[in-house]
Amino acid sequence: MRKHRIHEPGHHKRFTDKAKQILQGALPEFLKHGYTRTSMDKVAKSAGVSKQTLYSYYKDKDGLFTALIENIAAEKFQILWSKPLEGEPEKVLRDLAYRLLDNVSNKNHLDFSRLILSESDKRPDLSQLFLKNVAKPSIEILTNYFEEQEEFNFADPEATAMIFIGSLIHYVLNQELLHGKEIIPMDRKRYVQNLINLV
Amino acid sequence: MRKHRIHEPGHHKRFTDKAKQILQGALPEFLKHGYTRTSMDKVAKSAGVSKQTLYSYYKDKDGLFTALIENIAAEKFQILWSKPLEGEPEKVLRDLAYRLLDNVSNKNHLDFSRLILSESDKRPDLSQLFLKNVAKPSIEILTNYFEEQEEFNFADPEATAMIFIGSLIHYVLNQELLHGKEIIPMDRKRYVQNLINLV
DNA sequence: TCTATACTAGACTGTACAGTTTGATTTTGT
DNA sequence: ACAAAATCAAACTGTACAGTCTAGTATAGA
Repeated sequence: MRKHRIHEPGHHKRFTDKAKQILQGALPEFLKHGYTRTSMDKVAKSAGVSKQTLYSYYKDKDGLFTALIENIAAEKFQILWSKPLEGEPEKVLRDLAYRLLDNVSNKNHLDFSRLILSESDKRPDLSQLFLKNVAKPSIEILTNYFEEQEEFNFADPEATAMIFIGSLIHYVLNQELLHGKEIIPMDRKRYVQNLINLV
Repeated sequence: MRKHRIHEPGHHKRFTDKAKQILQGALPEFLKHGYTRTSMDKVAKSAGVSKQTLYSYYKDKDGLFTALIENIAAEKFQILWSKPLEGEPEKVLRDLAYRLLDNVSNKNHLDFSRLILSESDKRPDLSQLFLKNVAKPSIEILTNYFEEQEEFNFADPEATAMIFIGSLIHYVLNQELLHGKEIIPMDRKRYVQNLINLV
């Protein structure tokens, strides 16, 4: 049997189908256990695919992981910014803050963040992909909003947008990822209200 | 030979010496490679100690890791807050911000943060220890400062302190840990100045 | 010096796992 | 129906590693 060429659609009849199926099986495993603690056997099982097939679509564990992050980073984690920002500025910011908190506090997103952070030293390329596809567009959208609204006349809308979003992300990392709710209790409402008062 | 009791000083002549020596050898390994990718053989070698001795002081890999984090969290990563906060408020905040950025951007601290974040799901106790010993005291000190200075009359000094520190931490995570310098370039001075203008 | 304790080097055991190979079965296009 | 491609299950190989065991060496107190 001829070896499949790897990562080139067209050599498998239903390339996208199986490839996606594998990624869908791999995702929960990597999210739950992290990179090193995820085995290829479990991925194959979770994807409902033989190990052989797995290795015919992806060169090795690292290739699978790379493809997974590349596919997920863009499509999965940014439904958030689809809604237009319009209306009473304070309300817009409050709604945005809550939507962002909800979105990022979601278990999948937390696991994904942990995964990216864990591998950030080994795989800086994936960290940067994440920033480029998720963090950067968010900041740009908020920056544009700050620039267009005349109620705000920030000296530096971009830095302000980064501070706004950064505070919220950090809040979630502290409260959820690091289980800080009991250690440093801080109500969402209180935190958001304060942040909005500052800007 | 009688088995040593574990984790109870006094059973070894120079308990603290060897135990500390082991931790000192373990630290760079765990910082560099993370939990799963660090082997006990390498720890033993790095500590200049036989594997047997290693296991006489610590029950297993997990016990060693726990002891390591417990010992490090408190003592190593909070030289920062020793200096008193006095003088011109804006200058105090700026100095504080730079000191915090310097401190947290340090390679060891970044690796330590990554390690805590990586294991935050498996070991919530260690995350909380970290928050209790490092993050919480910082917030308290800044909160007190905000309360005592009359120039500030924040409705909520604690939330404001969390936002202030959180923005800075998030800045470092983005720029350093996730290698965001090229993706989302943002000058330190610019970010700090903006943050100070907000508060 | 004798003895108990701390230590060392290195072999060993069992398990987990990445990646490969085998040989058979199913699917698809023609 | 037939051949090529895709898939499968399961065995296999080699490596890494946690944790144990053995046998011997150093040290310190009686």
